[in-house]
Amino acid sequence: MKHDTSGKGLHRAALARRTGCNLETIRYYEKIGMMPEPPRTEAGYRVYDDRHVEGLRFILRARELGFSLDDIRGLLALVDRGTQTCAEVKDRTERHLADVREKIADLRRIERVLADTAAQCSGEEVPDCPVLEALTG
Amino acid sequence: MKHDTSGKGLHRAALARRTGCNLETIRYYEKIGMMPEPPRTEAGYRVYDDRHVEGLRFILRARELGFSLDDIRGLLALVDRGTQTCAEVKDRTERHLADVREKIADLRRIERVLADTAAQCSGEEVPDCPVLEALTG
DNA sequence: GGTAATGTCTGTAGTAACTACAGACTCAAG
DNA sequence: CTTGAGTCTGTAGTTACTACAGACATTACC
Repeated sequence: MKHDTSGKGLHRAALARRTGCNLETIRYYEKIGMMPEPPRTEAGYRVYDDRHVEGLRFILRARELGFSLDDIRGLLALVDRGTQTCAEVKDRTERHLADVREKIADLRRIERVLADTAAQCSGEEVPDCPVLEALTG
Repeated sequence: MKHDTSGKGLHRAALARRTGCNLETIRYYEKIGMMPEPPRTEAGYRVYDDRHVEGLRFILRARELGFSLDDIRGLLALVDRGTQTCAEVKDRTERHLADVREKIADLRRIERVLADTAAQCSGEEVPDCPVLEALTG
């Protein structure tokens, strides 16, 4: 195993360990253009540096917050364009926030239905299960 | 357009209209074994009846409640086995309910982070956007 | 009765966001 | 010098659909 604690010259597995990202996902992100193609060794091994670590961390954090890869592409494009984009970033974030709140509302509704029907269920061996009846309509 | 209001002899589009299901999804459910293969006309057209309508409605309602197709397959198998399954149905429902609650908790956490960072954002043309900084770490 | 417009059939490919191989190289250690 | 781990490529599988293309069937209208 080569240098891993140093900031320079990470191979794919080292980058994966550093970021907590799955090994194959790194290659996938490169393929779909989310990450820049890193330089290669003579044998063709990818060599990553700190900027790749940061870039990947950005993507992973945004994914954790539920941004789609397409959203993140947009965010990254804004970052690349530099400043005077704060309003746009805020706008995107707020739109995404609205999405998240909608999903929460949907899940709450689902939660209520599930909890209600399960509560009606005795758990005993009754031929007509209230849950199934609720589903059958 | 043939009988659609009658209870018997629905073609695929009619079943789709009856249930609100997408046309192609019906064929998909048949292909993956979620729905029984219906009889056919001489020309090979599928002909559905009321039991298909009910079965499909069951699937769609369970999907709306966030059950996976695999979950639903399990539920349907229980239904087919007949009675004395109420405890199992309840159990599955409660496990699913726990999943839903976990998802809600995750989304709430995401919501908090998004709302917090967006709130810090002035929306003005500041070079360092707090949202991006939060993402960059 | 003829023709145009639907409807249905099949199989396949595309979507999101990965994940998991297989088979060939390369590299470092014992 | 061999073995084991790491890396390379491309491709296929996952979930739950959705959307064609091209061929046949049926219906509607004149």
